[in-house]
Amino acid sequence: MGASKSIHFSTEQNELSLLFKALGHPARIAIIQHILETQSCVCGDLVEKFPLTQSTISQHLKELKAANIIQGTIEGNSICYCLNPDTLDKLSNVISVFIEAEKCKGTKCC
Amino acid sequence: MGASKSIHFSTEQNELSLLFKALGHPARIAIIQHILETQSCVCGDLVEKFPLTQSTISQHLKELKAANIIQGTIEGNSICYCLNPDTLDKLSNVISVFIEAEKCKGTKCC
DNA sequence: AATCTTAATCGTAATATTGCAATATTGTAT
DNA sequence: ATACAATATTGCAATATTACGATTAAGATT
Repeated sequence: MGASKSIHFSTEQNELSLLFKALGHPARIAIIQHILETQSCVCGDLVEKFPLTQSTISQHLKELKAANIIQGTIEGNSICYCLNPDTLDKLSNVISVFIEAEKCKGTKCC
Repeated sequence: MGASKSIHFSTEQNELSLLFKALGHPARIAIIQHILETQSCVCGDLVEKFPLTQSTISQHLKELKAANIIQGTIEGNSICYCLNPDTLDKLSNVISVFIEAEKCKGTKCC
């Protein structure tokens, strides 16, 4: 097929997977890291920094935004992007839950 | 195109994105959660639990294993899977670094 | 208004992912 | 050895993603 069968899974599972999926591309990781470094919510100079065209960068930003990983505010005729702390926290919590459950129950095999 | 241009990004960025990518599917999230609940490193009863065929489940397990998220040990003629705590820790650290950097530098816009 | 700058969107080609049925493999049991 | 059980692999078909060039949209500048 090719379509993931999201019908069969819970809203939480689907949302979570979409969040991880948005992080599942090197360019998007690089964009996040760039925002972290140059706190300055950069926007169009990603095009200068990375060997990808403007439309490609724009698409990646769109996906990060759709996943609520970044937020954008209009500044003149450019748009300033920064990270959404809430989503980072959510991500952190999810991983914590995983680790807690793991430590608590331990592994039966391996 | 369709191929992600991994050449242009660092090893860390590529590895990290592969890790997230492996988590970017509801079935794989569900599998992880199932392992967390039933500590019992289940293997073939995922097929009973989820409305996916054996070959599909097997493929998802393969991807999780390739990303070092789960480990498998042979037990008779079935295979017992459990989570790899090291990878969970790695994931946790990555998110922590993100959050630290975010809190430290703050946001310039938004 | 005309133009420039910046970013988003559209169309589309190349490639990847998802899911299944069928088959193969590996270990167990008779 | 034969048959069985559990999982992996292979070979598709359907759909999604990635990347680009070209175009569009919106705001700034002259």
